[in-house]
Amino acid sequence: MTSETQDNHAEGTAPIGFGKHDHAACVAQALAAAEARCGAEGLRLTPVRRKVLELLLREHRALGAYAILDLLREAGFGSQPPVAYRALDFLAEHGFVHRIERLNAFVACAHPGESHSPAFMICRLCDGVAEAQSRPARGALGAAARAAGFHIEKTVVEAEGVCPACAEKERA
Amino acid sequence: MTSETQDNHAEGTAPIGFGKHDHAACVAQALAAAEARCGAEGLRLTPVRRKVLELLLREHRALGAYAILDLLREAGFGSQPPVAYRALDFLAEHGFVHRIERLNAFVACAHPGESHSPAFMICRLCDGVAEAQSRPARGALGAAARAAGFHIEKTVVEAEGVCPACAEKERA
DNA sequence: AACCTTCATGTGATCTTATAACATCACTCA
DNA sequence: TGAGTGATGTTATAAGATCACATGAAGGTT
Repeated sequence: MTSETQDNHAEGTAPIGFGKHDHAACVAQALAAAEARCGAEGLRLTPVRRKVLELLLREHRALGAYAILDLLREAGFGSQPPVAYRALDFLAEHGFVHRIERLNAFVACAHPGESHSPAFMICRLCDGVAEAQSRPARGALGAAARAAGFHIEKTVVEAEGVCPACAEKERA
Repeated sequence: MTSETQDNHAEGTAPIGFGKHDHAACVAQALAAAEARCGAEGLRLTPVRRKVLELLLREHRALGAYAILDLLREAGFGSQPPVAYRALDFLAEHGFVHRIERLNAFVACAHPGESHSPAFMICRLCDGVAEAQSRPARGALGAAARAAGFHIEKTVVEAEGVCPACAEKERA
């Protein structure tokens, strides 16, 4: 995998969260918030970790570990898989990024700070990812778990479909 | 990956759906039902496909593609990855098996016939998998999707936790 | 029967994703 | 100064998935 990977199927730049926003500010703010929280909680936001978070915030879409690794290499960091995976493990463990199982990829958390069990909407045309909230344990799943005596610790909720931008292009 | 793979972390044989049942009958019945439906719909339940379904029904837990491939080899079928993946693609496409994203593995469908968007409970201790129903598009996720203009085509819902049997062992 | 088409299977090669194992380095604190 | 701890770098390899191409079986024409 080279830095070409995780390309959108479509041409242009990155898909969105879905919807426009002031991206530079959003990145800077999220990084500052992460630093603040790490300071407060005694977590070590080391250079690699910070860089990975920054890359994911900048791209604003899901990136595979190897795509991240390519970007790390370009930035002068170690270039072997564990470098990326370790940083991602740290960031995911503390909620700064989320793993998208469906894509074997990672996105920066869109609602940092707030405790949440996230749900994702994944566009099958552009691989854009938007984050929403879910409470799956509240509904039918929760009832089934209680009935079965299963103790839920974490849930993965990922919806695949078509984002508004791609739906628009399709019609054209 | 050898046939040792997809081992339970615990010792004994297979974990369950969760809960006991007459397994031989359940396998036979599910196979018969699959054959009937394929006949009715003009689908070709070829030997490999049938074998893969049978293996998954017998094991009654999630198996990785390579574990299935090992079992296929033992049964005298081709032993290259595409053999397993093609059979799994067919079975998944028609709802006879489900892919568990979290485990990169597959389970036989527990509610064949019924149209469903399945949800899974995955025990992190024994890798046992139980299937439940979910209607994620009904709740918070559906609302978020509508608000964002995202069109949901399919959802993945997987809960990780501890099954009753493993919880019992833990306490001991 | 001979032919063609279609779909399924077999096989080799390769690609992508993820982890194991071990050496080194840096910081803290006794 | 010298543990002890946690982070990083690097090699190697495991595990999961797909591509490309050849072969083969089943059904339908002519």
